[in-house]
Amino acid sequence: MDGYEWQGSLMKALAHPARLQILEVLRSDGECCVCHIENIMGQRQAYISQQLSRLREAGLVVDRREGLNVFYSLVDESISQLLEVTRQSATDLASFNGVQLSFRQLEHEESCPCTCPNCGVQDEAHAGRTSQELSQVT
Amino acid sequence: MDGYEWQGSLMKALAHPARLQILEVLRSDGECCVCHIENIMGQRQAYISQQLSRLREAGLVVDRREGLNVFYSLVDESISQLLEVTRQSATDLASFNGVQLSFRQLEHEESCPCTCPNCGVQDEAHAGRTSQELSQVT
DNA sequence: ATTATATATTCTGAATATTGAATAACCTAA
DNA sequence: TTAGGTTATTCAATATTCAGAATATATAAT
Repeated sequence: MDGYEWQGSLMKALAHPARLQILEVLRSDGECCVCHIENIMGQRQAYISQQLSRLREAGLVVDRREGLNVFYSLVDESISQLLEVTRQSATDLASFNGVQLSFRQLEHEESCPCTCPNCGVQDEAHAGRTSQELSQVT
Repeated sequence: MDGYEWQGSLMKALAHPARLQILEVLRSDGECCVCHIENIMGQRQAYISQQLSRLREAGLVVDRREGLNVFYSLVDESISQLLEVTRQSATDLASFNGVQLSFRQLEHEESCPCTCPNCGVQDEAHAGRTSQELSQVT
């Protein structure tokens, strides 16, 4: 199968700021439910779900249902590297053009009514992943 | 300026098989003229020029005129790494789905009538870049 | 059953991307 | 100047993507 076609499809899946930000949330917070992403990004539920659908079809994320919640995570650690390298390239190219980029890390809103294990602790400083999950990344 | 927007634009510039292949030609053969790319890829001149225009606007390539010919090259070595990593990710994801990708390396046709220094030696086995240019890559 | 919560899908018009065809612009030589 | 070779742009038809609105689905509790 044509590699350039496939590679292009992968790039297309990444070619949207909302999808990049979702992937970044999954990368930094680890597996999380839709309402968590929705809350962090401050976007409508249907919108997030649409973008997650694109990422799922592209094979970049996997989902797992647990009761009412559906948890998403990166399909593979290599996606993290892909995100890092592309972000670095974007930063370099922007800097070359005299532009400085800011990748704002949005915080979890206190008002999230979701009861999933990830969002349930949202009153704490940062309800990220466990240290075990963190060690897998590094 | 929003980093995710910028990163998305970069991905969008890469989200096309013809553009990826052009970049690959520039990466492996170094600086080359439009007719060289046109010849290798077997596409119409206007089509190549359009795609080059997109890459130029995205800041991925630079052009330099020399007489009748315009020579294009990657703006920076970091683009090479970007191509490598994204290709590897595409290969991994495809393999994960039981698909094997082939990135065919098209050869320069003998019939190129162009007289630019790069294409002028097209009757030889491979009229790539000089060893000096090659060492800069590694 | 009904209700509530979390998530997914479908439909739509607007915006943007793709690509062939035609043509314009640029440079050199005579 | 004209002619010829190389590259760029414009136009138009088609296809795709974007993002809001509405609705559908899945699960749990009552």
